[in-house]
Amino acid sequence: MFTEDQNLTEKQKGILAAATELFAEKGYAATSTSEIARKAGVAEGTIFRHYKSKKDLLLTIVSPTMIKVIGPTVKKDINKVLDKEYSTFQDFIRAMIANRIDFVKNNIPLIRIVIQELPFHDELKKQAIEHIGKDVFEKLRAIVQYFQAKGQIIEMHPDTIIRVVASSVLSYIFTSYVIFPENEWNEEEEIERLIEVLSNGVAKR
Amino acid sequence: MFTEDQNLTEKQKGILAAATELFAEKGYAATSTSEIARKAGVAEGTIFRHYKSKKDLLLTIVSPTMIKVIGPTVKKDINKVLDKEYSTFQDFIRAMIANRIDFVKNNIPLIRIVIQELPFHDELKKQAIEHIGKDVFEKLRAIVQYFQAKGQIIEMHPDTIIRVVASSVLSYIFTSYVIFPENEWNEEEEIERLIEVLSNGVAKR
Amino acid sequence: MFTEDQNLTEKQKGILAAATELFAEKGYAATSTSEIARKAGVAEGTIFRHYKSKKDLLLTIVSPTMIKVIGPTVKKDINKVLDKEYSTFQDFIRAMIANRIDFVKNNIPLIRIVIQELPFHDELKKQAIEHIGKDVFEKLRAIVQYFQAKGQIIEMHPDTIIRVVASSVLSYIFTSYVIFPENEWNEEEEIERLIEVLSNGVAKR
Amino acid sequence: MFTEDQNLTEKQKGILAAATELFAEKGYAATSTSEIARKAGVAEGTIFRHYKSKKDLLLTIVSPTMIKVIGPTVKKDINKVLDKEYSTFQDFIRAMIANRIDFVKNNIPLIRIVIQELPFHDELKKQAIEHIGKDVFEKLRAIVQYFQAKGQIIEMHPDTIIRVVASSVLSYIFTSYVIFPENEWNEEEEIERLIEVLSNGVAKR
DNA sequence: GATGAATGAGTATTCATTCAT
DNA sequence: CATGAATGAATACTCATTCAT
Repeated sequence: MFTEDQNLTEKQKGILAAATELFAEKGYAATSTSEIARKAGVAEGTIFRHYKSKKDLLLTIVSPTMIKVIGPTVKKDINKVLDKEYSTFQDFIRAMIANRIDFVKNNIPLIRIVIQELPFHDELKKQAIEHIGKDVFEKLRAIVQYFQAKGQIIEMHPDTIIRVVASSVLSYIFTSYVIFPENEWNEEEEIERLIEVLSNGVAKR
Repeated sequence: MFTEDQNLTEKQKGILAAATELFAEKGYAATSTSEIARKAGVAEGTIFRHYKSKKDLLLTIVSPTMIKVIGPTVKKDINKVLDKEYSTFQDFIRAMIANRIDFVKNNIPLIRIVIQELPFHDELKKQAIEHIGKDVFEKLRAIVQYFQAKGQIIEMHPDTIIRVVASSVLSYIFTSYVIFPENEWNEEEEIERLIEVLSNGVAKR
Repeated sequence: MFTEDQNLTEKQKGILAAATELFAEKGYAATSTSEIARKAGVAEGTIFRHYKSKKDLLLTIVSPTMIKVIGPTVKKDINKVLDKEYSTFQDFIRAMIANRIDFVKNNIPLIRIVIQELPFHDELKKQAIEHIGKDVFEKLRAIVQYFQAKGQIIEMHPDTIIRVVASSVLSYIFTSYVIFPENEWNEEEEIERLIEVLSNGVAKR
Repeated sequence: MFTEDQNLTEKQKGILAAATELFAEKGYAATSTSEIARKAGVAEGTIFRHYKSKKDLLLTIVSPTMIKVIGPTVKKDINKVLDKEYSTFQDFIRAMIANRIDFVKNNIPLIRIVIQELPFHDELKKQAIEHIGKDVFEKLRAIVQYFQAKGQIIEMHPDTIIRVVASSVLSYIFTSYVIFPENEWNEEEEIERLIEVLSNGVAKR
């Protein structure tokens, strides 16, 4: 995660890695800076040379996730839709799911931290609402309307459709990868079923 | 919440109420016992006369919720199904949602605490898996199979159906009442739409 | 100093005594709370149970000095003047000096702290100005005018007279008892000489 | 202050200037080396390249003041007296005051530091006693005796006269320029009054 | 049963100082 | 020479917990 970033010293990378792991494992408030220092193999003072407070450290870890990673990938997706790369709504959802699973798999600790700490830090809340709430939601609305226009999905208020589909997909992914990562599901098959249920419902005809 | 319980002194109720509120608001680790004492209007020592540690206090607050409240209501629901009180799967889901919304509305702080602290306390995790994982899941499976036998819902593996429906319903409720409680939705209408999507999917026919 | 105060526990008295001594000896900023605790024979946490911060401890030590001790004694003196207890300006100064020497002798550490810390703490400055600046200065002016009216002292602006006399007296006392307390002066004789110089000057006639 | 000194690099001058200002403003113990570095616009390490410790920096700032400045000017004054440049004791005091005011005005921060830190650093105390105590006091004694021989001032023990006059003059200057520098006094007039009181006392004849 | 003073280990943060670059 | 990253001891302050009253 942080190993790629160029202008960071080895120590800084170690601090970020250690802090990420510990915050995810025990929670922000229950993690002490001395613990982070020990795990990162640096002196406690070194942490504060780079991050002016424990909170600053948290924000440094979390902000890029929300800003750089969530935003752009959703943007890419919508462009692909508009470029007719996905001809059906199902294809779009499938791609979204695959894309999200990839992201989640590679960032489980980070996501855990975000979920845990979001309610307690107003700065994070603000960022989340700004980056996800507005940007992403609007784009998803455009996509839904696009497929409604093509006659592929029902004429329901786009926001309702987004809420149902997104909450299903996200909670599906979270339960699979973040909450019960030890379980072994047959991934592809399960995804297809989820898509089928979302497409055709559970009612028999 | 705790006012009903009989064999609790006024002080104990006050401590539980104060702790619940503070844990929900700031998180378990970030709440100090002195804060709880102040809010409850008791001396610091009084807390430890009743609960041998801060963690004990947390477990006292959270356990009854999971044990007493989640289990029984699901049992009641399944009995109602078997008593043919709900003749369609939609009716069942509708009843479940109403029931859960009621519970959630009345226990937002408690639910917040459970969600926040579950990952960090193995005792809680164990309890959760035991009480919800096994008991509830089995009963839901029975219900799905019942409606499948009646030819109302598709012949998919019951667990998949449960996962999709339950995660949709729960995340729907959580986003509505726990995460964005300030938003004003048209409750009944939204629920009907959710049920419709779950029943018939989003695909146009 | 603090042994008299009734509603203070033994520990509190110990903390105040230790802090007073250390602040006087090494200065406020250079004294650590752990040092105070060690010297007072209490746990470090105990200090903060009684004084919410190190600064609070400083103010607790210093405020009573300025409020309770400086004000009242000057008031007493002026009453004695008005009651004609001192028939000459010299008598008045002599009484003032004796009185101040008594106070200074019994409160050397406290006075040291006040002198040292006054410039760095605005709360102290404010208090000092309020209690000494206004109250005391006004009363001294009244006294000077009283003796001017009696034709005992020259017709110079009272404030100038106060400044010269007071600064002479105070710096005399300070150099004798606070700055060079080890020196042995012939107290009474020296005081008489100071009074003589202030009365008649150093010029030979 | 330090700009004149030749064999000092720009950085060194900056460090001394910054440290002087900060020590005067917040006190030695409450000033951090990082603060000094920031204010001086140098790296933290640079300070320690030139001054082996924070205390060394303090001594570097303070010592020259006492050694170079106090000593020589008093010597000059006494020579002027002996050269009959001042024919009366009043003239001598007037010149002394003017001279001291000049010095004080141009070195307020330095004087503040000396006053504040003197009691806490034995090295400084020693220097002060050596340079002022012995050298200066002796010279002043000679001057007093000179004017006594000329029959201008009373036949009191010279040390008493010095104490009274010096403490009056110094505390007068300090209160005017160091402690309440914001006040606007009518300088010349006030000085004349001080001299008059010192010469003829406050008693009416 | 309730209190709240007392504790001492622990907290985040700052500090003066060192040293490789 | 100058830098600034790194250190680890020290700092003011908080915490959960104990216990005599």
